[in-house]
Amino acid sequence: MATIKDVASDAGVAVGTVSKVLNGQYVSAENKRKVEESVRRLGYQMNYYARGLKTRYTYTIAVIVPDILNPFFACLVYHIEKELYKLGYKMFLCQSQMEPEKEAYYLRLVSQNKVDGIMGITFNENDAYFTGDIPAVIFDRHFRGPVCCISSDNFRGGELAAERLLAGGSRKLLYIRTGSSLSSETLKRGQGFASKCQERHASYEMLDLGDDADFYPEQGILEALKSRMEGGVPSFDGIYTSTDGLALEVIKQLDHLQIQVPRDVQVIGHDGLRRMNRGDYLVSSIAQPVEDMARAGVECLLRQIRKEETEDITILPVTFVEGGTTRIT
Amino acid sequence: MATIKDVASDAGVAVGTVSKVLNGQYVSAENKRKVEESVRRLGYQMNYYARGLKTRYTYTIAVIVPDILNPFFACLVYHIEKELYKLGYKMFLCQSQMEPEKEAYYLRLVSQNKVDGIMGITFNENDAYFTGDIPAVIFDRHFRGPVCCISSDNFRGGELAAERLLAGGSRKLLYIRTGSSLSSETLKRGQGFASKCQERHASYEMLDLGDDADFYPEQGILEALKSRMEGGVPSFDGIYTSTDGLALEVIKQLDHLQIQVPRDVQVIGHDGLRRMNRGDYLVSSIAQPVEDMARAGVECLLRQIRKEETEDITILPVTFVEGGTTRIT
DNA sequence: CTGAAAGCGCTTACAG
DNA sequence: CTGAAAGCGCTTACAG
Repeated sequence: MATIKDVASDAGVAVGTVSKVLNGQYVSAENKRKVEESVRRLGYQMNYYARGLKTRYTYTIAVIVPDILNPFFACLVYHIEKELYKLGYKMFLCQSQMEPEKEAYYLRLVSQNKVDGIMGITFNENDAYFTGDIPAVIFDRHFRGPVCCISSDNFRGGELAAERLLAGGSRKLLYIRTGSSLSSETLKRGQGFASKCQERHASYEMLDLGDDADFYPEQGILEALKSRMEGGVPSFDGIYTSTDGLALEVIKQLDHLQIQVPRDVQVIGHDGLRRMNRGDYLVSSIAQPVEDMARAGVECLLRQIRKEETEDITILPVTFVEGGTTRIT
Repeated sequence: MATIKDVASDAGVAVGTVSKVLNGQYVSAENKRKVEESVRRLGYQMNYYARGLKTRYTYTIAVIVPDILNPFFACLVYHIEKELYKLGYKMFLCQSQMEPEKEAYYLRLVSQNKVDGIMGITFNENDAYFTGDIPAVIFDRHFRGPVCCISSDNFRGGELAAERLLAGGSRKLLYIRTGSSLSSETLKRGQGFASKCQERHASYEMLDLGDDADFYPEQGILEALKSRMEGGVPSFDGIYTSTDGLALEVIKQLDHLQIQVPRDVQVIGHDGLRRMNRGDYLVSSIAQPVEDMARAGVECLLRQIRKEETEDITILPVTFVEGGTTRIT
């Protein structure tokens, strides 16, 4: 690989001069031409790490998610990478697996001048790493600290789901959630749902299956549904779940119980997943604007890196999408 | 952040001495103790990029796939990251989007001393970048060059699919594929299928929907199926597809055509996808040992980085998995 | 405007 | 065994 030195001697100028044209600073037209010529001839490529030693910028971002087997996280990472690429940044992918040590390990990267910033979805109590002097963006979780948060309108999503279930004729609503209770932003889905049900004087129940149900959901879901049935007839006729993945599991169990969707029970999930991110929605759902969230997150992070002002929290709108598990009205 | 200099002065030794204990070289027990003490007290963390300037190793690997919206690619990347993390490597995630320029951009990274090696799935004719002096591992595609290839036994997979369809009672078999014809390893799926059909003297047809069908498959698939029906009765009763994604699309169209799976037509896909990588298989399928492939790929890459000998090509075994779209025998 | 030099955080011969 | 020094590829005051 050619270095800046090779370019300098090839062009017959000092390395400082080469550095200047590389960084778009002013040099005489004559020298600029010579340097550019040499760069081309030698196929010179800047070593950003060497530069980073002085400038403290590596043009590298760490993205942390629990894992990319979850289609929603995969979709988020997909869009973040696209956005980052456009802006000349490279992306470290870090899967925390929900393990605090692995999360901490990756969070530490940033303090070693290895990345310019960090963004993603964290679930553990690593707040200590977010000291405010490190550019960071967190999705769906609001820190008390100075970390930017990007989220979609979860409360409104819950409201929308209730509205749709009611519009489709459901009268006995059920909300089911799983997972960590730490991610406070997503808790608002249930809150919005309950709020709308109260406003409409609709009968509803809130069901929290907890963390374990994320990994072995069949059991818990089946029992929960069964215990709400009498003589083959369910005590609910409309279900909203905290994620599409959970909605799919619920539908599978309803199927086992010979309950037809959407005829007997309507189901609405949350996230708006589609296979390969195109074509039909997997279930009727409250869709998050993932691409916009990714873009907003990247923009917010870059503003922090450039030491510009940023919003503390950004909330993007959600929409209802039809996926065949609700009655069309 | 503390630097090696800070540690040296804190411990009262020369920076070279600190470097030695950091790299496990021999120093007096006394100095070793002092340095380790200072490292702990100052919370020193090595800057690997600075080290890389001298050593040429960054402990960073670039992984290239078309995108991670494809669940198979996501699963591969998932396991690669886990493996790399264990070994102290960080992973750049590069989504080529099948665009030659983006692929080339990322391939160039390696030649800039930014990564120690590169692995993944490439589809474009960027062979020129694989010159043999760059550690590289490619999945599912055999280069004429000196690049390592990791693959599962695609030919055997095709055979297995044919065997299973026949065992389940199908007599008129159909193979459907889509996508680029460049990935020579996956072409073997059809070859194995055809070979087994011939061996068993079974009637079969090979159908190639080409590249476009990857993006808007509904049309092409529906027409292809329709043209093979007469009076509502299909001319086939067993289908093997080149991927699970395609199998799902085919099943959707069969559904539209009122053809029941697996009663009327059995369907077997390829890859062995499961939602979130656990639970039931999405369709009956030929499962690739993704985790083993990831592990083998990482090991092969690290051997290259350490300049050890490696196999040119590694082929791992596949298995048939039941996913509800074949008749149980 | 441009060149020579110091320095970013590390490693590695080279003396001692 | 250990310290002083040079150098990895770059940037950035500082003279000129």
